[in-house]
Amino acid sequence: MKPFYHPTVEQITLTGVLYALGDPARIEIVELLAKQGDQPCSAFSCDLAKSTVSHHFKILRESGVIYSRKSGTQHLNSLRREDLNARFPGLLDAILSNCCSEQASYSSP
Amino acid sequence: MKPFYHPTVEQITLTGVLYALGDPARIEIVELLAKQGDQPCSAFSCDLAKSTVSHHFKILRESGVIYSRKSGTQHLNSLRREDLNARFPGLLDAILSNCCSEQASYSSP
DNA sequence: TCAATTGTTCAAAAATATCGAACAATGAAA
DNA sequence: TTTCATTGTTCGATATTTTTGAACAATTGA
Repeated sequence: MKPFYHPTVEQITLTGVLYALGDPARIEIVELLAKQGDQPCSAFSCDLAKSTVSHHFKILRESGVIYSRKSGTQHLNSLRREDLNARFPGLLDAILSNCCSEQASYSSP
Repeated sequence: MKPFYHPTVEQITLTGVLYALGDPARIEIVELLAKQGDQPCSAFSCDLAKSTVSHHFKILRESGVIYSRKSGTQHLNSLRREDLNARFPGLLDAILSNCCSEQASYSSP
């Protein structure tokens, strides 16, 4: 398997991040990581095909929103909080604090 | 011509807004309106077909980001600042203050 | 009335997303 | 070691969106 591509902080673009988060499945994934910490893809349950879910993780990864690393048979994904805060101060918090299911329960790290 | 559809504040969704802004042309349109105030579609110059630009304005309109009204032969578009602030507090500012060409020059109304 | 301007609508082409099936990598069990 | 199960990626086909040029509608001014 090809190694994962992860953009550097400088390579992260605003439209790339907004595009990545502008999808219901993907923002749910990000909510999950924000609330529960690092998670394998399988922790995200929905009614999409697993190839589609894999694709969504790829979009998030390649836009710089998440970092994926291998861990045994699974891949652990983490939200790139610090990198996103460094690149776009305040953006992630503004989004997470307005997330559908996050209104009350979200708090910074 | 069919009258424009504009969602109410309650109908505006987070993914809808993020999706709308997750496109280089569309976020530029929003930057333009943020900086220059109400503008007709023709004020946005780029190398896209005019039918495509019209489509981008429609996406922005139907996601609740802009409001369009007829004014003679043209359509004037305004950023729905107050509505967006009411629905998703802090979101628009966080995005505009991180806009590519907005880093230094953006400021709230 | 005629022409010019602005932007929308339509249908076709191009690009992207979704899916199921096959594959690769790892770890556990036999 | 040889299976087997688990996790997620990759591939090719189908479905959905985007983009485009051409035609149209609405308005204004000559």
